[in-house]
Amino acid sequence: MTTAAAPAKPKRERFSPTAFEQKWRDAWDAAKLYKFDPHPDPPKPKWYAVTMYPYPSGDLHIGHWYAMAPPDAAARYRRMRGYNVFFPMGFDAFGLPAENAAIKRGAHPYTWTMANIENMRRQMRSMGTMFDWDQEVITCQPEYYKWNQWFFLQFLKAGLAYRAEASVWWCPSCQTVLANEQVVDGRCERCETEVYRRELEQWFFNIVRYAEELLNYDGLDWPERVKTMQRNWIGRSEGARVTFKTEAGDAIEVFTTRPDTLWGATFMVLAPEHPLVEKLTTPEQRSAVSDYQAHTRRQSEIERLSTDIEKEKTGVFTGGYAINPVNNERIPVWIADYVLMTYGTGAIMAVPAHDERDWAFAHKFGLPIVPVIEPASGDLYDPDGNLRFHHDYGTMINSGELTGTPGDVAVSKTIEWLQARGIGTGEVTYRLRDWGVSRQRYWGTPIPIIYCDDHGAVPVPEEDLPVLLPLDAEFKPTGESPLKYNEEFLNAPCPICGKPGQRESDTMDTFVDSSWYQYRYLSPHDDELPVDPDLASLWLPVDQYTGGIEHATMHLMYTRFFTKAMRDIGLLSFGEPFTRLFNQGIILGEDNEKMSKSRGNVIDPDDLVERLGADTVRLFLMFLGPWDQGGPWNSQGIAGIQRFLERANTVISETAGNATAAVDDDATRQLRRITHQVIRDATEDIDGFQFNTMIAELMEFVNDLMRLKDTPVAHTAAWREATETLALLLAPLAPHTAEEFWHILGKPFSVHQQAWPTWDPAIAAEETLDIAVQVNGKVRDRITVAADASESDVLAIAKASSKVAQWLDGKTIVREMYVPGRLVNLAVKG
RNA sequence: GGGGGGAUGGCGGAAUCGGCAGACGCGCAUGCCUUAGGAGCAUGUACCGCAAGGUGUGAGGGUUCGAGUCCCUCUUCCCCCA
Repeated sequence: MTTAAAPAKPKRERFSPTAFEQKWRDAWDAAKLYKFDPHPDPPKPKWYAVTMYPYPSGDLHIGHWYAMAPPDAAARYRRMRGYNVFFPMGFDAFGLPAENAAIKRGAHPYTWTMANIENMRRQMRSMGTMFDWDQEVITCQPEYYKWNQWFFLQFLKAGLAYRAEASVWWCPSCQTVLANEQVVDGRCERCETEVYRRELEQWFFNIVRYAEELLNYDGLDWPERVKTMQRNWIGRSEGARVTFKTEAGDAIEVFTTRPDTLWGATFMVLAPEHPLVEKLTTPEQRSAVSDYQAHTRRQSEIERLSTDIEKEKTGVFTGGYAINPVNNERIPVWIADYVLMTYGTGAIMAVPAHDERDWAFAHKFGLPIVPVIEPASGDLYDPDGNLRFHHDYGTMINSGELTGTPGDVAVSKTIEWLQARGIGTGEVTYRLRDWGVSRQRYWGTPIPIIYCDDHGAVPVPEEDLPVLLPLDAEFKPTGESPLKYNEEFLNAPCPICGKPGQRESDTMDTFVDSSWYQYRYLSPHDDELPVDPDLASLWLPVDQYTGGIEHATMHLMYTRFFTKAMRDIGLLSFGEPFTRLFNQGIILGEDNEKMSKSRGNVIDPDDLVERLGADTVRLFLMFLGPWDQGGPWNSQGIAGIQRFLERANTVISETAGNATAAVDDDATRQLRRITHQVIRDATEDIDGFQFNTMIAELMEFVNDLMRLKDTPVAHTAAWREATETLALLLAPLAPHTAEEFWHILGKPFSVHQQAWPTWDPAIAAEETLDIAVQVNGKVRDRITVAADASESDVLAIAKASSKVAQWLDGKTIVREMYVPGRLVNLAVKG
């Protein structure tokens, strides 16, 4: 090998956290660093942080990382600030996908779910999260769902749970109920049969009882956006309930927010499902009415309520008439799909002159229009003499003895008038409906009810809980619940008389699981109560909750309801689950589109972690932009984070062995200044979840240290302070790398048990200030002044500037402005 | 239709209370180092202009000594509700 060249220079290994991440995770585990300790000695203030638990779909998506890495950083920061932090994790393990997987692949939902959990737990560990897995909650396990059943029984006792009819999507071919999202274009997602609405007996939780209380957000630090969405969802409206009568004397109740327009009610519209429709319909109209009812059954509520201009108003006359109770007018009764049986009373009085939908309806079908409110501004009629539509409040006209009542009291006066005559009464209604918790599904919590021929729906006694979900289920390709055919499960004696009875085969909505999981984390294996009362009084409510905005209404409303219900049955002493709420944005694909398998723009975290390290991925996700905004992934950009960590490593590794001396000169003062400034700014940022700017500040700091590492200042105590500060500030964000740096610096394990650094305002203060000098708002020079320079000093220096002088030449200064520490503006004239 | 949130370089984004627009990062350019570069280091990088200087935060108007920031009108995108 005579031609052998000199040995190639060893390839410079790129710094990567992958080299030591596993080592430090093992060290944390061995030291039980993150073990939940509810009663620390000495005592510390508690901090309970929860981020929404995932559905165990199989793989941790980059979106999960985006949801979990920042709150993990925030929790770690709180820990360093001296709090006893509890930041647990679990799995929302019941739900349809497991059942679908069972039907498609033959895997049992339980094994499928538990295998997925296994994998996702491994992935979450690889993120370097501080979750204590001993506190984990898995909702599909009997020790968890037993308490769903227990709550159900308590709610029954408290009158908060009841059974009633409700309409659901029904697939006649699959013989099963479908969820809204399983209905595609009015057809069954599985067999493409046309589906329709059908009435079914279902269980409900009485959330409407808390409607008023749910509108109160006192003491909660929640995003305005979420509160607004919930207020809209609850939809409180004040008005009057008025009783109309059919010609045959049957009462038709309506609710209106505009009782002042009652005299303008020229017809009525009932929901096609309204019970009085049959009686009202005349023989001539019979076939038209039943055709229309069939047509309506095929529509979703969203379609029915749509007020798109393009959507033609449809409806059919029943042939029947009602009497308007305020003026005894005989008015026709119609049916139309825009009136819903489930909203209000299922019937409306139609006032075409002052309601848009009624106006459109009346025009389409040639029904009379009578104006009864004079608009505050403008005329009732346009120049051509045509009636103008308006829905303003105004003076009542054509309204019998109430004619002339001014707009500001029209509603209240009318309600008084109605009440005095027994026709109607003031009422508050809500759009919010009771929570239907029945699901005709297998993979969920069995509802603890046994039906007995003699005693009806009988609750399972508490001591018999849990009602176990049988695992020997046989899955039908139709998706029909296997519980309906499981004799062993179904057959059960009536708890009252012991005669053969039948179990409820419906299971609970999975939102029941997620309504109280944040409490179960405290005592996941407690078999006395859903949550240990002592731990509850110590640790609740949750201080910080984070998760996606998509749960603004359903999940967050249900868990608020549950908390209030738990309070009212004596389990909790408070009524709101989450003191602070923060919603992260959505991470998009590189093409700026939602990530989805079909688009092929999904980012796989495992692959990235293996190549670049968990800390790199964590930092990059937090660096992308404001956390609440979300945004597109950018594969190229991650190199910036790698370079940053590499530079930080260079700074720390190359100088860790330097001897240190106490020095006080300009260079060390300058270094200490930037050190204390970065502590100040980074602390402010992480407090407000501004991870992106925090990382930018750390980058600047590292860039500064990079320039200084080969200068004498790198051999001072100030340098030591700077490099240790860097490791500490990095600890919440990049836990493994910070631990490695801490180790390189020769400090004892662990960086995560250190106190968050504090800054001294005196050290952070600048000695000199750079002031911009403007003339008429345009910057003409920049000057440097002493930090304590007075306003007159600064103005004098500014005016003395030669660059400024040429802009002042021949002009008169009419005004001088000084913004302390920032700028001078000289307004000139002439 | 109603409610909410946006729009800043080639890109992601900074900018305290109305006070130097573009921090930080990507990308790009030039140079150094290198057998090599999808590595590292240095410098530069809003736009127009050789420069002096001018112009710039979706569009138009207003308030102000001064507006990305406040007010009005509009365009457009996203989300929620209907």
